[in-house]
Amino acid sequence: MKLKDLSLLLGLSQTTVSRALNDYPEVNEATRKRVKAAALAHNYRPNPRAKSLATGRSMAIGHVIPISTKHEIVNPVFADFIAGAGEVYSRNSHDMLLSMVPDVEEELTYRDLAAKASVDGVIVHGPKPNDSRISLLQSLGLPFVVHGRASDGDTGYSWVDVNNRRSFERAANFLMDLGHRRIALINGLEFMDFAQRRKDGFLDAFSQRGLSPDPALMVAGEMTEEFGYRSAHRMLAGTNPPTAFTVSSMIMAIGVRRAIGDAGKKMGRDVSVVIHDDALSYLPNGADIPIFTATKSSVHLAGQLCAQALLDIIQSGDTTPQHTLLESELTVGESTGPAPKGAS
Amino acid sequence: MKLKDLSLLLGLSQTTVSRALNDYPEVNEATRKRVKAAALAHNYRPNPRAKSLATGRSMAIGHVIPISTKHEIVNPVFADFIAGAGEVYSRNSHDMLLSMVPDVEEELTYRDLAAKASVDGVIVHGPKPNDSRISLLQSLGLPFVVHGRASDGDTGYSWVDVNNRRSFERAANFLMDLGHRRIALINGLEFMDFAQRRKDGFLDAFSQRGLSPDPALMVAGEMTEEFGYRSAHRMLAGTNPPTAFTVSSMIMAIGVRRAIGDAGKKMGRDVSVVIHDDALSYLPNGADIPIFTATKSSVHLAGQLCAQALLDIIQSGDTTPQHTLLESELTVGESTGPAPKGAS
DNA sequence: GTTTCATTTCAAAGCGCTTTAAAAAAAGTT
DNA sequence: AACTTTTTTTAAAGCGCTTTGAAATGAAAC
Repeated sequence: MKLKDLSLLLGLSQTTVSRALNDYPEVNEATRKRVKAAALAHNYRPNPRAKSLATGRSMAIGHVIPISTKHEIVNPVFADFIAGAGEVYSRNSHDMLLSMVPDVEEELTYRDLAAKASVDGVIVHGPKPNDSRISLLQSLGLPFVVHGRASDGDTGYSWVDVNNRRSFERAANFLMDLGHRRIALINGLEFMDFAQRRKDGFLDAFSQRGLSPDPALMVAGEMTEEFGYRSAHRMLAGTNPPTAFTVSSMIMAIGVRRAIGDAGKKMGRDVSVVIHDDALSYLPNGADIPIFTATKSSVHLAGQLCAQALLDIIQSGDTTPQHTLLESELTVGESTGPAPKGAS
Repeated sequence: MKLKDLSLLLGLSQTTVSRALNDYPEVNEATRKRVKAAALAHNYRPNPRAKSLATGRSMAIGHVIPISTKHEIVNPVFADFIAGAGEVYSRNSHDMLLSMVPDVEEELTYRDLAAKASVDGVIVHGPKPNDSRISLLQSLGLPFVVHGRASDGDTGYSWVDVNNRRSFERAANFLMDLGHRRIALINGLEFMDFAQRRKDGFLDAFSQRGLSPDPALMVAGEMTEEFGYRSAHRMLAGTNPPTAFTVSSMIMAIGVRRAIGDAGKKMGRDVSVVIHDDALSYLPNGADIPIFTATKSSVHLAGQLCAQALLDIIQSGDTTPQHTLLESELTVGESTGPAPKGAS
């Protein structure tokens, strides 16, 4: 059933039928009713590609995920983010086009998407300081929203981000209020913008008290359980082990917890841990009482917000940048307690 | 730069240019060279939607992910699978269309995809016994490959699956060989096909020795850390606790490990654990020596295989079902050891 | 030097929709 | 009743590509 068939069937022109279905004002209300009823009855669905060709709009949003030619891991946060964004697209009858491309081809992919208008906009994932994608997309004129920010500037484009700096400042301060001073930071790779900001926040907390952290207790690496374990294991085995950890993700924290256990210590009593919790659906932070004390911010929600912001921009054509800074919620769980007596 | 421009530029007809670029035989080799060089020089990229409208093929593959109207979690396996599939699409210049739809609209989504040929084929995720999507897709004539199988029949369609039954049979047998008899099964929800098969394999191992497992030690639930923890915690606190666990995922096993620690026991010495490891990139099973003894099968690879199988089917037009049964690899880690003396 | 046949090129139609510009119908004015 | 204005409908062009059927070209055959 195509438009032509439907119009023949109704004894109307394609023009009128098309307009009736797309809610153009210049069509008689009675006619519109009739057309819509017929469309429904005959289960008519416009061909999106024909529509797209005619309008120049694709009704699709692109997500370009670079596949590192190196070993880099698939971002575990990805699934929940995408799910959030996808819900919004779905509700607004947009498609989501996912491109997994080798990182060297990333720029080319964006150029193609823009040149052929395969998508009406894109979401930029995992921004790095001075991210070249941002200027590229600006020059291409392709609407986009960044999940996160690029440290060098956050005014010229739209983004949705968590206040990572403040989160880690609060985390560190919370531990200091409990008497901890030897606090470790187990962070994600610091060429990622969010990791950089978390480190800054961590440092802020120290400098606010005229202190400075032990550089030996600050590490950054891939956000795996394994890295969390190794880092914590090494630190705990040192001569002057930390009494507390701030950890950049639940998954790394699981490794930290394992290391604490292996060291014969008890989390929350001997060693405190504060994590940043992305509220991943498959890694709930305990059911009733939180396992970890955490600064929590749902990445699923971030996905929804990014998607909605992008659709708004596309719809309105308004290019003034929109910024959404989410504040994380500090929830106290069982993983923190006062610093053990006698610890430096 | 569109086809018309290019043809004008070359002093050729659109027909010839189009044919030259698409490697039709009826074009002079010299002309083809000239055309291709010009296309490259002017960075010509055919508009996919126009192409698609003309050919009827979309060069896109659909993945329909139902969003449960209930609380169901986002599948953590999803990201790695998608990444694997995406790589293959990308290499074959196909797009991936991801639809997150409320589960009640799932069928409608498939109908739409088929009716409008928005995609050339789809991957079916998470099949359930008697999965209605399979017959629906068959009747729609939309090519598809299932990741997993539907228990009621696995001959009439193409699938890529892990030998789940055999994996859990081996896991249980491995534990029995170590002297364990009170072995628990912590499984995913058993309306999922894979979970059903794992249970079957688990039972097989027992019946092979004329034994049967304690039903109290067999649970199924959402595959979260939390569920693993609770289940193990409860069992270990019982009067006749298990000496070993078989666990359906790394994430649940992390919960099991926590419960073992909380119970003051040591994994690998007091309590053994065998898991199924999907080889998720962000949850490596240890670096040098595996933490968990595991039946391992990469879901990333499964994604690649599904994608490739589907592209092959689409390309060849051959509808005879293809089956790929992956055998998992049993790797012995530190989480297993002989059954403690005196345990029943 | 025609005729035949294979090779190469082209004009035009078509994919299914939107949209411009114009026509037809209905409603208001004098 | 004749004219103007507004409302409603339509024919046709266009989006950028492929493909059909026909035409031009060149080589081979007579």
